[in-house]
Amino acid sequence: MNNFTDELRRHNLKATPQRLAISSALHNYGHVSIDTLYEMMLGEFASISLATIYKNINIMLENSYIQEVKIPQNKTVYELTKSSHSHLVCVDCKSVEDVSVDVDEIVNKLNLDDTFLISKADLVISGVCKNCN
Amino acid sequence: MNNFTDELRRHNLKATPQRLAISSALHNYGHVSIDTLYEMMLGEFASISLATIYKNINIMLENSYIQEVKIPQNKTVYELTKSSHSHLVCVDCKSVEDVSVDVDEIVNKLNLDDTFLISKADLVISGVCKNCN
DNA sequence: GATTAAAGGATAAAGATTATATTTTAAGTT
DNA sequence: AACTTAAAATATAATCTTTATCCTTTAATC
Repeated sequence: MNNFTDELRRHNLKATPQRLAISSALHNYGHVSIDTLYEMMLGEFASISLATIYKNINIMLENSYIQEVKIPQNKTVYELTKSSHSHLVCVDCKSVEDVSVDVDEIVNKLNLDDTFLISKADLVISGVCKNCN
Repeated sequence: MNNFTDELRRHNLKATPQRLAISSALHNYGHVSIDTLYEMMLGEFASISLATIYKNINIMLENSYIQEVKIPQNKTVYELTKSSHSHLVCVDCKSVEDVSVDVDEIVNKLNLDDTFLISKADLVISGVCKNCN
């Protein structure tokens, strides 16, 4: 069961119908850009405002309910917050998928001889997915 | 000696004064956003057009003379193309510095049991730099 | 030095994001 | 269950950001 209502409230976000729909869209499609999200939402809320999308994406980011993923040469996509992982991006079809990589292991080696206090590490791997070759 | 003229031509780019200045700016400052680059350039070319900055950044990217670095929560910066490396970004002062990380090592492990053909891997490490803590 | 395709500059156009004002509503309270 | 209120949604304007267009200038070749 996906109780997005509770999950939203846990992040200090009111559970509005629009936010529940955004949650479902991110859950079902994994990684979605602002404009495809807007298109999706228009199906369910014919009169939704694009400003609503932006405002919600921004507050959801602030409250760590979602995460942004910046894609090389392409639009930023958003995903529901989950345990640490990296991303595979197809340069052909632009699809994004999660992949488990032990980034911490590599990053921790650096930390030893460095005064930089690491908080996170974002790894985006580009290439051609199995459907595109 | 920094012969940006030859380096530009090697990438099929005409060596104009504006492009030489962009080259110097990236070389001297390492990582620069569009608008700070524009401000820098205005010092040298009082009447330079912002469109010139954009057009040059785009063609320099296409010809791999420069690389983009997408920063979490912040503006994209650009750097001269050099050997593979990762980036440290300070969430406080926003400074960006290069760091040598053996990303290939980790990424190659994935390649084995995956049909995804990897072409590159971008790693951006966020945290607080030594000047900011 | 002459030729020409490419680049620069000025500005308009298009796209993306944020701000403002008003209406609506989720969530807590009575 | 209706009442209250701060927050959210909507519509739209305003503000960036980026690209396109048109005309002028120039780097590179001969």
